[in-house]
Amino acid sequence: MCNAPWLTGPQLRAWMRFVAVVELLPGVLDTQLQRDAQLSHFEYFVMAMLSEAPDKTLRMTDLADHTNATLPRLSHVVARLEKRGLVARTRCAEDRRATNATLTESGWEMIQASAPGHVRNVRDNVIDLLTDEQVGQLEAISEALLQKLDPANRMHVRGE
Amino acid sequence: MCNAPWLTGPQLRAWMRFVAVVELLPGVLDTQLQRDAQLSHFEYFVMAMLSEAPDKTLRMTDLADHTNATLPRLSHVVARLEKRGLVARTRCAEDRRATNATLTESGWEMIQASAPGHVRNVRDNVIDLLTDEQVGQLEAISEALLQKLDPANRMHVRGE
DNA sequence: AAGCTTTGGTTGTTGCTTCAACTAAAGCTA
DNA sequence: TAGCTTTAGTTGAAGCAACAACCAAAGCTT
Repeated sequence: MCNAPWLTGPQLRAWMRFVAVVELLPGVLDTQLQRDAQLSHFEYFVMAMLSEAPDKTLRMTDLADHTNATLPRLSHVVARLEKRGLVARTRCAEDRRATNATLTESGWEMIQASAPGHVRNVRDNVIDLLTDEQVGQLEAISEALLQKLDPANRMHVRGE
Repeated sequence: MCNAPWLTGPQLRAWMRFVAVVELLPGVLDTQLQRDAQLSHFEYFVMAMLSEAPDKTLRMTDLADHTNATLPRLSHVVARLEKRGLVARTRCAEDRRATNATLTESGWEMIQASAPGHVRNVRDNVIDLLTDEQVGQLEAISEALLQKLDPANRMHVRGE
């Protein structure tokens, strides 16, 4: 297709398959959550991050980091979740520029209720399709990619 | 490979990292192509599929399969590309319901010109971060996932 | 303390994706 | 050949994301 530095055969095969997976997977995650909880995967992820935070509360900036969202995107999403009563926003006392987002009781129940189905979906479409060895390989590969894609470790994915 | 409701430690670590990669990678691909060619990754992919087809022409339905797009999505995208003179649409003679999309000379030049930068980007952010062994593992893992994500092999990713 | 800069967040506009009609050509059935 | 169904594709409306402009509180600098 060109005279430039292209990929070798094995590299090209790996890339074509991998990029197909990256294209297809978000749809699979979104579809199940939309059907079962009327939540996009991103909304679910936002609420999941809040559910693991102390007091189920995070400042918008921190939450944006955890979810790899821009602040405008997060602001809109949290506004929608707030309208549905799943999250509450409160002005931060120490720094009155800041806003805290808190998972409400209702939001907590929503996450609790939808987690099993989501995990089932992740198993069915990813984890259970791989051997234990491949799961380990996938972790190492993802770890290597994240050092470039997310050098500051914004998504806080190291160490649970 | 058990059937438990939650994920085991290693599975959870692998999933968290992998989902972060899936979230971050599209942005990296889009940003470079947008900057260098005013093309989204999807638009690039559409044109790349056309460039490899006989006569650089594909029916809309086939093109939709190759790119995992819905027909409406593809129709809109091709309309935009046509407006920019990169793709041309013509009625199919044998089946007058059908539309053929053809990569124009200008579109061909655009792909030729942007391919090296795109490949460079893929190398920098994915391939060159992995060992040859990991590239092989990634292919096998992606292949396993695609059998579930794309059972009909719509994205025609087999066999180079 | 006045004035500039930085930080934290929200709002509005534009563009793309999805979903739901809708048109038109084929194909089938009687 | 009339009438129904399926297939191919387009179009329009609605919703979410990216970007830019904006406001307000903090923090510096003098």
